Amino acid sequence: MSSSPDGHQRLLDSLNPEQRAAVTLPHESALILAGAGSGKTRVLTTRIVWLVQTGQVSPHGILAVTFTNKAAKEMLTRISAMLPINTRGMWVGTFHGLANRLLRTHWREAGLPQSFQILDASDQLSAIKRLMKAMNVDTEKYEPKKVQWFINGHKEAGRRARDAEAYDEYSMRLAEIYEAYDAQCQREGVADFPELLLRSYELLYRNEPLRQHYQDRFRHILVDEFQDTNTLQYRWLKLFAGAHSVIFAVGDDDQSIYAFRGADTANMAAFEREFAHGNVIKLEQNYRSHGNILTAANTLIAQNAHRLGKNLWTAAGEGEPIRVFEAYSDQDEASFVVDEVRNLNREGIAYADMALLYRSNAQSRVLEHALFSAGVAYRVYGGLRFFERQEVKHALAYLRLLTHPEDDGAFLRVVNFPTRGIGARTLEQLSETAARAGTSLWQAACTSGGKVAAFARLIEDIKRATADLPLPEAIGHVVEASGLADYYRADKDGADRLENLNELVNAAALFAEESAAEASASDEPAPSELDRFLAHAALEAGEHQAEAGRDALQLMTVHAAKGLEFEAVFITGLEESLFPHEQSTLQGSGTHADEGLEEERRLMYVAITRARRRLYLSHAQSRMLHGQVRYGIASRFLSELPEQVLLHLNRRATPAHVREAPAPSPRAARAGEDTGYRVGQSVAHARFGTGIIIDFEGRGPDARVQVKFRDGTKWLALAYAKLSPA
DNA sequence: GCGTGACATTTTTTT
DNA sequence: AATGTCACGC
Repeated sequence: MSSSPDGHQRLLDSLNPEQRAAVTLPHESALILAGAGSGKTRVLTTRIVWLVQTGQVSPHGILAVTFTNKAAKEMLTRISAMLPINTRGMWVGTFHGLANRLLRTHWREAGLPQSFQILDASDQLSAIKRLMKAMNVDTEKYEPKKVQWFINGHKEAGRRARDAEAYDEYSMRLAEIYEAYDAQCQREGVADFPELLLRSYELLYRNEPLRQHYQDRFRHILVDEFQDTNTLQYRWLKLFAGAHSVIFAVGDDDQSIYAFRGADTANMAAFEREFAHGNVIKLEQNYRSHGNILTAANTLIAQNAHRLGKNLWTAAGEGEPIRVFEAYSDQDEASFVVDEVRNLNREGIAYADMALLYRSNAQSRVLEHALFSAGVAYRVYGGLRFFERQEVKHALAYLRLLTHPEDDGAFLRVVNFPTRGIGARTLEQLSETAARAGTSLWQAACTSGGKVAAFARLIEDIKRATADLPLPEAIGHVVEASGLADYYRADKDGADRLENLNELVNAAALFAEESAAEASASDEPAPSELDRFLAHAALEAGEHQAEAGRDALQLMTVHAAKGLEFEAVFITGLEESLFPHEQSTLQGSGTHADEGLEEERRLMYVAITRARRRLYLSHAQSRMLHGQVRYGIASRFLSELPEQVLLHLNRRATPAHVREAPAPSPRAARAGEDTGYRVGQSVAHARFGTGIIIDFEGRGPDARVQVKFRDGTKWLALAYAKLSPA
């Protein structure tokens, strides 16, 4: 029915003219500049459905790329809701997921073992540390993190070690490490994240028949969040497109918040030049937020100098003003949020439709504490992901060893966990043996004796025992036989970890269920279920779906909030050096001085545009940071918002004399409210007599005032000194 | 070889 | 504050 002309019409009916133009674009590449809340995903998915329904392309010829698994899933769900045919032939996924798919299919041509393993960021870091140790590199001079940054930066720019620019001794050494690192990965049959992309890029680049095949196949390539592509990803897309395919790129330069990891908005300009040829459609009507919120967002982002230019508008009314709250402390801020959140809930807004946003993960702690004490259900996104937990990584390392014994990283992770009396000395010797023979640690272990041999036998036993088991049972067996379960059972704090290991078995069961249909229907040679599960674990970090049904307040970083929307949004911690983050304003690595700050401003723009109806902005005068109290001043972003859309909330009524004072500094104004004292006030002290307050600092129990007495000035802690108004 | 505790270090965002 | 690293003693 939906393939009838009526179906097409209905498909397009609810779109505005710009959206419809984008969806029904002829066979040409185009850049869709889609502002926040302008129906970006809708346009993308409808475009795919329209292309298929009008018979311009079969599902087989579609390649749709996103950045997050969530976005990919969302896209598939929407497509299958509109298209009552199977979407299996389509390639829809993240860059990394699709790269992985390609490499699994053509592992031989790509020069990888069939069971190659994927290193996540922390696996990669430990591999680098291990390598540097073996190379005798001074880790003081070359920090492993910096090395990782160096390697990934080059890979994401499409450069191998030999292409890395190295002028001085330092960077030449880095390039050497890079080269040795790649060699180590190759030897061990593992690939880090950027390697997936680079390797698949090189595969197509060098293998003409294969390139031809995929270029012929994917006539329509659609890219979501195009502003987030890095150099390599853009080249990857170009390679897939070849000379005849059409790229439909949707993006918003104002929402580019991943430049810090290589994303380059210059790709948008390049794409317009190389593919779209001026074929640009702007989606500027926002269907999400009320007017005041958009006004704030527009005004803020207008202060960025480097933009393609775009202004959102809405047909909805102005709506409510944006509420700004200045708290005394982070705890005060948290309790304000708790109060407001409960009020909103009483007014009928579900907790799940409210978001609590912050710049960095560490800030969630205080908020969580307050919410917990108040009994408000909440859910924290991000932070430690399921597949990144140590017990889970241990279990996965055992599994990796079963399918791919050359994986030295996995070997070292579990060879002595739980402890088996195999210490540093033994491993050193084993490493030497392996290096001399040019083999993996595993192979060396198989030919040695003692405890190491016992470990090798254990792995072999497990391998035999699990060979014919379905994946979930196999994992259950590994957890028991490896001794992990016993270890955590004996640990008094191990209950949670045990539970997570159980959860891992469940995750495997779920995975097996979901992927069974896909795999059997696929035309490609399928890797083993275990290999696919391990890749899944590495690529998908594990958004725990649990508790999805519960109505819970949503806590997340601003980065994590991109693409989401909520009825009410709280943006907390709006203080200088926190948001904008000081690191971002310092780094001048880019092409212009304000690059870091502009990215922070885009981040703020993203945060603001998450809100549909209500937006709260809060900052605190003092905050616990790195174990000590820090005093912060309000974020510059607050003063970049138009005053007329703001409503300043205060806990207590501001005393008249303070309110009327000509441009009182925030500090002075606050002193009056907080303590009952203010600068200029006369006070009496039991010992020093009467005096006048001339300055103050600190907050709450830390507050001190400087008082000018007859015999000199004194700093007095309000909590201790017995002062009274005079 | 292993566990403990002192000490230092580190604090952005993440596919 | 929290985590990792290191040195020490068993």
